[in-house]
Parts: sequence; structure tokens; C-alpha cells
Amino acid sequence: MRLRPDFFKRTTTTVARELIGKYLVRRIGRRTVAAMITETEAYHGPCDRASHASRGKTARTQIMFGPPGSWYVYFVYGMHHCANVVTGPEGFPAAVLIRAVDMPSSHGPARLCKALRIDRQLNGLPSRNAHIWIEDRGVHIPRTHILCGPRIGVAYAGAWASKPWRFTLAVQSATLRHIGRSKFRKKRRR
DNA sequence: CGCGGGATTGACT
DNA sequence: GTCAATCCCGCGT
Repeated sequence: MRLRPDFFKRTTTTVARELIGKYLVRRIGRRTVAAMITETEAYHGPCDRASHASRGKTARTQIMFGPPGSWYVYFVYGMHHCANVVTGPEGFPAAVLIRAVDMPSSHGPARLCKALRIDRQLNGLPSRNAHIWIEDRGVHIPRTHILCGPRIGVAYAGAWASKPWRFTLAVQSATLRHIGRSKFRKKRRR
């Protein structure tokens, strides 16, 4: 089922952790492409020096101050896009960057945007819309299979650079499918 | 209005 | 490991 705004309204790090194992779904023409989210980062609040919102509300960052669940897509390095979902209560600037999904050639925030045709046309849209959304498909990731560590590419952010706000799936998707199957078999036998 | 730098990637040494 | 690509943003003037 598609995630509702209430899912995103919670603490950014909680949302970032719980997005691991959810599915990013994108309509491309007549096709619908879905891929499991495997890596995220939390950008939390006006004091987080790694966050775009640390410079206050601007034309670009106003999305982060808006309602939870909105898509925040920005252009960076003159050639790349990055996809985020706004988190926390309205007025509190925060978002989760989707850094990787389980798809060939889509590891990395810019590569997944390229693979799923995500660009600034989607910026500001509500999380659930006709073109892109996030689904819970009932995949349970044990907490021990999610690693956290410092965020990437934010060395300029001083003490905020070392916050363990990056979440990664610790096992390969093939392993995950295997675990899922064995659990399924156990259940069926009982 | 000019300038410095970026929540990245891929190519090359 | 280093570095270029290349546009937009945010800030200082």
C-alpha cells in the first residue's frame, strides 16, 4: 500500500530507517517501475549544517519547510538530480535523501534519479501522485540488517558531518529474498 | 551582478 | 588517488 503523509510526519531518522525495504514506484509512460529502497540519509532541522535548510527558507528550500511527504528534487553539480521526501511536521525543515534502490545501475542518488527519470518536474509534488510514490509491500527488514553511519559528501558540515544519519541495507537483495523464502517455508509447515 | 562551491559520478593517473 | 563536467543557488558587493 502507498505510504501516507503520516508516515513521513515522524522524526526524520525514523523515517529514513523505515524507508529501507519500502518500494519506490515510478510511472514511465505506460510502464510502472518499482525498486526496493536500500540506502537513505536523514537531513534534520534548521540547525543541521549539512542540510540545505540550514541557510533558512529560500526559493529552493521552501519545499523542506512544507507538508511531510512532498517530493524535494534538486539539481546539483551542474548535471545531477537528487530525490528526497520531506519529513516531520509542517514548518520544520527536514527530508530524507534516497541514495540507492535495488536495481541494476542505480546505486547512488544521481544514478537512481537517472534510471527512474526523476527530475525537477516532480519537485514539490505530494508523495502520492500519479507519477511517483512509495509503497509498503510487506517486506520486513530485521533491524540488525540495517547499518547506520555518517552521511556522504558533507565534510563541510562540521560536527554535523559525523552524525550517523545514513542508513544502508546490510545484506544483498538476493540474500534478503532467501531469508524471506525460508521464513515463508517455516510458516507454511506449522 | 559576479563569484564560489555543491547531499555526484565516471574517467583517468 | 585526482579531477573535470557544468548549472544553479546563496551570498557579498
